[in-house]
Amino acid sequence: MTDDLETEYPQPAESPGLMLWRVTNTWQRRVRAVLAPHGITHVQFVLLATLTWMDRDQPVTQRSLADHAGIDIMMTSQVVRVLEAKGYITRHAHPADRRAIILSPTPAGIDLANRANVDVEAVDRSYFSALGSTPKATFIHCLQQLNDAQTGT
Amino acid sequence: MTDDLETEYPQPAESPGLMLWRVTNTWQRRVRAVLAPHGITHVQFVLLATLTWMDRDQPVTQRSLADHAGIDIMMTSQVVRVLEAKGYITRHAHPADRRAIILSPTPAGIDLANRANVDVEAVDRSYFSALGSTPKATFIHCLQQLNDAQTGT
DNA sequence: TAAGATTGACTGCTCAATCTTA
DNA sequence: TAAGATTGAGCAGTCAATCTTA
Repeated sequence: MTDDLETEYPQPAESPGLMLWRVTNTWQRRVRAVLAPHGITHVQFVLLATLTWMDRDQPVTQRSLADHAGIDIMMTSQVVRVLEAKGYITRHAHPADRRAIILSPTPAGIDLANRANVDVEAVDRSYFSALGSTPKATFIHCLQQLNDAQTGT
Repeated sequence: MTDDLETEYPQPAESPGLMLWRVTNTWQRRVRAVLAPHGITHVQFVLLATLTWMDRDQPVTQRSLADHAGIDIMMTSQVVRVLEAKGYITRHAHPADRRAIILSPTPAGIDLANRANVDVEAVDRSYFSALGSTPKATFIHCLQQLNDAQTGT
């Protein structure tokens, strides 16, 4: 029939999905680079920072941390034990639910989360400054709409 | 010092990097799901579709395919041989440069690229329709600015 | 020296399946 | 039955190192 690709996009750069994927990959590389000196990976940072940020007056289970961080429960299970082994998180039995595990950041974990967060937020400012004249708020609004549509909000 | 996270974002959803990462992950899940019946992964599809789309009057080396697809050269090296094993691509010696390898899609590869592309473009239309009143062009423009800033354009 | 390509190792993300307890 | 957690397997993405040829 054809020996070419029949597409609605004259150029790949006009495909929103493809561009989204490329941009995320370059952003991830930047984040990974600034986290490396701290000795943690991106997912480890997100979970540790989210746990530190969350209100811990109520017990935080792995399930609730996973939901807040937007990371799936299997990944959370694995990474949380890595963070425990590194001394940044403690895992204790839930007093009322014997299936559940309560998570708390250690003082070292809270300290690391804050030090690493300074560098990550600096990367974000630098990376997204390329938006130039387009208000950053417009871009974030787009992302929030797309995210909400998936999470059923 | 503190037992909380000191951040410039009152809510995680206001962090552009975090939202970018979440949105890409959900988009990737959707794409993976529609490609599964075709028996190929996302990266395999991107490389096969890019090769099919590229002008092949000039010999296409792995390096040039990797550059056009925005995929790193090691990943390209691995996946291209998978595509060859599946019968979607042929690899031949470059006539003038004995280091290089010339890639061509087979008729089966061209056919698969076109069939799969229909489904992937349908996912994109569906997924990004959530942008609602915000023009999709605005979102793509943001992504292009971010991408160009990284590639030195 | 540089460029095209490859290998091995490690983390990330997902899926299917399982185990235990509510 | 459902919910919290875990394990194992497979593909994705990156890095360091290597090999061959320009």
